[in-house]
Amino acid sequence: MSMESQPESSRGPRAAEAIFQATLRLLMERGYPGLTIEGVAELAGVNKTTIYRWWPCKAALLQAAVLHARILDFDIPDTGCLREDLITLLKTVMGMLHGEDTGPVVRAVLRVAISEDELADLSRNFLADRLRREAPIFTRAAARGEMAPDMDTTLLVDLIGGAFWFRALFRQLGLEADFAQRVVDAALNGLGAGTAQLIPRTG
Amino acid sequence: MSMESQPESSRGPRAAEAIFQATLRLLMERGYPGLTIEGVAELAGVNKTTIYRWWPCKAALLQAAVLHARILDFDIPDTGCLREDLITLLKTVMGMLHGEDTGPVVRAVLRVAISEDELADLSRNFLADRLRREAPIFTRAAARGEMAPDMDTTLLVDLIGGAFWFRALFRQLGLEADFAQRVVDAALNGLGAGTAQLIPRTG
DNA sequence: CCGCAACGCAACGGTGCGTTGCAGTTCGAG
DNA sequence: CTCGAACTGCAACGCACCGTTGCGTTGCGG
Repeated sequence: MSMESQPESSRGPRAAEAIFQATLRLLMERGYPGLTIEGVAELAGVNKTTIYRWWPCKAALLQAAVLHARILDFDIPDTGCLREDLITLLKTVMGMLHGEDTGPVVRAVLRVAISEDELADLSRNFLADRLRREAPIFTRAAARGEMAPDMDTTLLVDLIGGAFWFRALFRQLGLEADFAQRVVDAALNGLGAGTAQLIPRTG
Repeated sequence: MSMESQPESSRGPRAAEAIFQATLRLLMERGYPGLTIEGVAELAGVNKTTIYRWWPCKAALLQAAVLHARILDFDIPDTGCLREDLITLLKTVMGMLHGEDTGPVVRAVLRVAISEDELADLSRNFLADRLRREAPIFTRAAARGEMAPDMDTTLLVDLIGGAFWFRALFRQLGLEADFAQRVVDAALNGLGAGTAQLIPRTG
């Protein structure tokens, strides 16, 4: 550990910053189909040959730009209540999708993620890392006795996150203001539970 | 209403069948990026001009092919039990994603659906229609007293379907054999409910 | 026989891809 | 300062596909 002060300085073109910036900007302004290597090169003031020397294809460039910009980072809430933590977390992600800057990036990344090839790894690793970072929420909740220690937290996250993404991306419904709390309550308490108490047994 | 016996005969090219078949086949074999108008034309034994005369772009052609082939149709289960109906329904959709023929089609359609433009309508309308067709499941369940008549069935479907699609497409995890029943149980009963009964109040 | 609708054909300009060869520049080590 | 390696710019190429155009052909019904 003597001359490793800048491990990233020799990894990438000199104008990497400008290239990443141009990539995300083009993605936000023109969408994924409008994101072209030649467009990025022109916007970054760089010859397209330079880009091709460092990234093999459009998807790889986008992946590098997204990871570098850390545009999809977020904080893990700690409100002292599992339900509040989950609602806050979901609202953060919702804001990410609807943000003027982050929205198009999120959509583009997820779209490429669906195609089996290309950025499948990015999506999988990204979500696995997120799940790892969300773990403290459940550790704390279990310590507070709010949930069983053996609860399937992955399934809980998939229920909440899945409902949100499904509705926002595929069904394309407007999300009401109380959507986050309704989803979290449904995932925690179930949609049929309240009814079972109202109508215990009819037969 | 005198000579309307074949309302579809004048809507589309003569070789529509071959074109649709070629479209889906190319989509399955080469994926969405490999699905080109010229490729479809060659495979269908048709000049590409013909295709452009009837469909403005690749997305429209894909939409027509998918709707025509009815490859994504499915039956609505009626087992006499809400839980079983939902599990059966989810398993049907799961089989659709993993089917050799239907899988690539589903992925392609959903991928295009994420992009705000293009096939956004297809996705929205398709899912809305599915939700409409799934309504009898809940009507019957409510009649049997299995659920409250005012339950948010859309949210229930989004929870179940969302968790599945999220895990299959984005997280790309293998789905265990009991996944369907675990998701349905979680959506109906909640993941925290069982715990709340075990640990009612600690403070 | 006529007219219409659909089709085939050939070619066009355009865009973006990904590559190549060569020459110029930057930068750090010695 | 010098030198070499790494990096870059530049110009051009072939390729695939896009979306369009004009014109001639086919086939069928009235």
